[in-house]
Amino acid sequence: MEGDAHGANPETQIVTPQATGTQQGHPRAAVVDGVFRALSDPTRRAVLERLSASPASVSELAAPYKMALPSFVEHLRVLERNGLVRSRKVGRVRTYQLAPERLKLAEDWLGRQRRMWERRLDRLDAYLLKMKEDSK
Amino acid sequence: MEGDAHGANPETQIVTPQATGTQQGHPRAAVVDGVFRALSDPTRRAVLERLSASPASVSELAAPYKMALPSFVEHLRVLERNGLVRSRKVGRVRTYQLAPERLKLAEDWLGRQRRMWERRLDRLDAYLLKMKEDSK
DNA sequence: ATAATAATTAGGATTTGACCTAAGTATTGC
DNA sequence: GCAATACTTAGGTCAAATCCTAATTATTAT
Repeated sequence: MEGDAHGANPETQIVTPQATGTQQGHPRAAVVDGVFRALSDPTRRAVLERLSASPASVSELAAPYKMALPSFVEHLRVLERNGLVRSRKVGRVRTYQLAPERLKLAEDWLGRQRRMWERRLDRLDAYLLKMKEDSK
Repeated sequence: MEGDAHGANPETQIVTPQATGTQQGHPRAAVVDGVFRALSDPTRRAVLERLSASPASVSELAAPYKMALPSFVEHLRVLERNGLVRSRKVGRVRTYQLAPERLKLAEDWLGRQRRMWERRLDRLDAYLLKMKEDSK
């Protein structure tokens, strides 16, 4: 079986997020995949929203949901595996906090995308304007 | 049990994705789900990038990929079902173009998230500053 | 009319995702 | 020590996602 080295000691163990690849260039596609995938579930987005107010324990985070705890915890694992949150266990309580760096990857992709299509609209605009001028 | 196999979130109401399209305020979670889900595949993101240059036919879009055509076309369907592209068939050629409105939903969510997170940092900052002042 | 092109339909195989219940392990409070 | 608390592990169901090949339909070119 494959996966992150979770097995050794879950205590205070921070799951190693995937490497981002190039620091200043575009991140590896697989990382962006994971971020968008993690954001595609309403429970997970709601958890991120909750965590942007303050860190919280597993049971605090789970409280609003009728979902069984193991199912909910799996959502937390998805968020952590994809680097959107970090967690630390102290005693029997695991506390989660937001890790906003990876959200930036999603924002960046969308920003690039927006710039590209806006540039295209500009070109189209210029073209249409020229057509209009030429037809006078 | 009626069609609710996965609907554990209190807010999740299944609505036809198209129905909730253009709307002020926060869109239905399911629509945002679909947008992020559509963006979580590298092939689909690449198609969107390609389309931000200009509209293109199915075979033009498929050309760079070694994937079988029916598999590729399914990606196009996912994009269209989630409102990220539109298509039109003329003769035997179907042409796709970008539909950027839905991308804005993703941007908006990320923007709100960032604002929340930054507001929190500000509060923390103010708090720490106050501690420092008080300790003088 | 026939052949080539563009896309679609039909029907799998396999994997991943999102839930569940039941039982287990540490930690902490009394 | 014993019970409650806070997760964690194990194992299972069911649906959806992602790929495939083969065959088909519709359109255009020769």
